[in-house]
Amino acid sequence: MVRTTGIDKSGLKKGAWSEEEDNKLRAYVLRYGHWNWQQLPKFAGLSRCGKSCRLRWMNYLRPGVKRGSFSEEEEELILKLHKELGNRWSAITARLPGRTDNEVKNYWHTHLRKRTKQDSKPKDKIEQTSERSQPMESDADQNKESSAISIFHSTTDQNRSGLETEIAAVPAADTNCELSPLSCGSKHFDGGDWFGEDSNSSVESLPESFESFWSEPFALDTSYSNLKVINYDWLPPVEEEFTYPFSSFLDEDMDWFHELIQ
DNA sequence: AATCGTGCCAACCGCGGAAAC
DNA sequence: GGTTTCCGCGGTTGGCACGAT
Repeated sequence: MVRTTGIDKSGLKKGAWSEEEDNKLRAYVLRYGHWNWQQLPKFAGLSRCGKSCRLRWMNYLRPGVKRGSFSEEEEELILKLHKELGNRWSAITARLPGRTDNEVKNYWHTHLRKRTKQDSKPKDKIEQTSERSQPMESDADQNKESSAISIFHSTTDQNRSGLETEIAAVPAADTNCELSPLSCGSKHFDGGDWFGEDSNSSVESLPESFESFWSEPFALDTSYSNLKVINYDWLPPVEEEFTYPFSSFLDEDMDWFHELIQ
């Protein structure tokens, strides 16, 4: 089920994600958002390509992702929408709060496609096979349900419950914003004010200045307010190799700019 | 107990579109 | 207006789990 981890030509890891990597990515995106998926892994201390990080976040780590088996209502909706929209999984997923396109796509191919074929069979044949088409009641599925529910398995129960409460407040239709603090309205932000801040800020020094960190450059992003913002107490300890995106940016690539503002 | 076949799903890959330059 | 960069989408694959033989 899980691909074995390997290293590609460019030295980037491939395959299954470890819990440590999950924690790093989750903590990073919850703190800084995904301002640039290509660059993000570098700043988050991950040896992954941006695409892989994005996929992992979208399909697994993103707050509000619903895991576990599909309800009958969801199944019916998928069938109905697939009839209307075809293989436009993202469009279908937009109508299924908490589900990911990958999950819906997989579910279609493994469960529902058979059903559509059965539906096109003569009625007596459908009845003959209908007993087997109630997969969700099996022990295996019930186990999956219970084991897969926890998307924050690495957190403490106390903190997890706090975050889950917050997640419950997320509007279901808010799929475009990907529930990330910085994703909406931040894509083309003007980072000007950022450079006025302490350009050598490290993550370790963030908590004190965190309020202004959020409120200034991304003030336009109101879409996230419904989440009551993240409970930062919950966040895993910040890894040392985390870097503050734009301070590192300044340090490594913007020497000229550094000189300019001094 | 060993082997084989199938189901399932996380992750990868390639492409197209949008935005930035 | 052309080129580059980035993102998102949909198709496909890899490999584990599990049942059948």
